[in-house]
Amino acid sequence: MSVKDRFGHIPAVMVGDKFDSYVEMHAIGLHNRVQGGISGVARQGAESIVISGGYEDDQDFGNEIIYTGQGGRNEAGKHISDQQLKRGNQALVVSEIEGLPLRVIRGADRNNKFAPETGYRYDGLFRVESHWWETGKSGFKVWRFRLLELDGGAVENVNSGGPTEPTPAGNNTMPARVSSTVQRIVRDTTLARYLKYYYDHKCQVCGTRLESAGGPYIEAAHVRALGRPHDGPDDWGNIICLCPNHHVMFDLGIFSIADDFSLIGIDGKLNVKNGHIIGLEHLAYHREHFLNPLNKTLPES
Amino acid sequence: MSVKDRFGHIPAVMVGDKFDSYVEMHAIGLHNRVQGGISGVARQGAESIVISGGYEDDQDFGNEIIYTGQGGRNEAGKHISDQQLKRGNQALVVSEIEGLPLRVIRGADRNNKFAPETGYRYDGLFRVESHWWETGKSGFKVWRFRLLELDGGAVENVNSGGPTEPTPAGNNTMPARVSSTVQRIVRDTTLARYLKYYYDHKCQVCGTRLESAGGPYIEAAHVRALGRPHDGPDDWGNIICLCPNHHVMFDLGIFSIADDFSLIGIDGKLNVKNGHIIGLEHLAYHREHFLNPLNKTLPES
DNA sequence: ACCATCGCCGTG
DNA sequence: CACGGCGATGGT
Repeated sequence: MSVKDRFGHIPAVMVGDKFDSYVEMHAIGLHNRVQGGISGVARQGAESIVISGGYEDDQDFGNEIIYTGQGGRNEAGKHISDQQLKRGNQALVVSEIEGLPLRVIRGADRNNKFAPETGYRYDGLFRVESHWWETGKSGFKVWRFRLLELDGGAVENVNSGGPTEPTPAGNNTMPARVSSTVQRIVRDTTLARYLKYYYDHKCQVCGTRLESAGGPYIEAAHVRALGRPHDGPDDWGNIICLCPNHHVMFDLGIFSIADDFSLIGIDGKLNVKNGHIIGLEHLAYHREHFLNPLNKTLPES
Repeated sequence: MSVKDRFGHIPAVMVGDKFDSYVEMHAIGLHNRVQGGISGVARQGAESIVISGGYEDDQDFGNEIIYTGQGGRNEAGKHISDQQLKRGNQALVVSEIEGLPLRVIRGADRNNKFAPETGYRYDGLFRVESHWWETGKSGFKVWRFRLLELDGGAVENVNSGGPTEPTPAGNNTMPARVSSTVQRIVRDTTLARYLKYYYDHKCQVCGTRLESAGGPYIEAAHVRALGRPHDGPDDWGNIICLCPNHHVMFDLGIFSIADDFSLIGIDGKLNVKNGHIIGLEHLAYHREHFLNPLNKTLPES
């Protein structure tokens, strides 16, 4: 992927920067549309949106936004048909599935206390947490997206209902609940994204490819984990493509991989394509530190 | 589960509270050991640890701790055998798998700048992010655990190597990298934990049970999502037990569930045990809002 | 009933 | 301050 990445921050544009018009944002590369709220490519993901009060159903909570998809309206802005899961809507689903960062730009809107008074303002990166559809008052279907702000831990404070439970201990025994029992926070690199396409979004262990309406889902896994103390590199030779089940199994050491790519712990062999050179030293590291040792004590039940 | 929960904050104990001795922490229920760094039950999870410099291999970075397991040492504290994955060590693995919060207490240690000068201090809740084993200088095996602080978004700032990349945009196109391509942040409720045991850690769709050395892995999924705008309840009738693959598929609307528990979108039927009363209104909500509609546009490849 | 434990308080 | 013995508690 020598193509430069459309996703994430734009050089020289700071969070909070203001703009007068769409064309200005288009010229600088912040929002690649002269008209239209969603900028993106259907099967590759969305890179930016503008929220400017065009849809009454939108809800803005600052670090959390409920955003409405595009389409299904006539020139007068009236809903006359179901919104389809294509173009910008599908792009947002792909962004959710691939974990891509989404630039959010707020336009002036008197009814939104988070909007600027005039013009447009770049408000930083969000992620698409989920999508669903609703049948509006018009009787037609609309797509909706829940966006959560990245960075600064704002995501942690997005709770259902009332104000966030205070951090200090005192009353209850569990930490404040978040919106889901399991949160998959995917922060994708360009590299990981390319790997997924390279393997056609199929698990290198079992070939599974999870097909959603928005596109296929698969996960990129580091062989030698990034960060302390493993300090694995974030490069081509250190990532493999796994379905969620095998990703969990790999991280928990239920199986590992031999130098000839046969699997240890479970039957099978890792499917490795020609151009994908996996670092054998990383495989060795995983075997030496993560594979369940023979002296393990198995739980009784 | 009428048993009171050992996990999470302790009533009346605030983060930062100080104590003079183990017996004091034991009396108040903060750390259920008179001697011993890890408090927990092997197959049920660990609820608290004390880090006080007893192990030289421990590394403390404030919101990130590399903690060493127990065992394999003689009375003089010398390593004389491999550490086994049982007792406290297995309890920490279960806490990782189940996503349980871990109370962290720091004891005085001149070599640790995050430790209190004297006595012990309750430093709040962490999660067990991963575990692995190393062969120490003694030639014997030790278990290690990576702990990340919960709350306040401190976790977001834990990067490998140098200082955290500044939040404002400017140079690169991707958000700051975190330690893993996929982060599973599991915040478990007592309810969800009980459900997992109720179904013997088996997926209600495919019966899969992922067996790690520390114990089985499964995920609890909300049928109607918590939080805005769905506002599903966090109760027994709104959670089901799914393997990671089917959890992703359910959240993405690849399949849904009919009132007779037959699956829509894929073949099969949800296995529902007698005592588990699932709210049919929640199933209906999922079908009405998340199941991929028929007018979906499938990706070409 | 046994056993293991990142403590604790004496001595030197 | 290092070392050794004492010691209770809860998991196994």
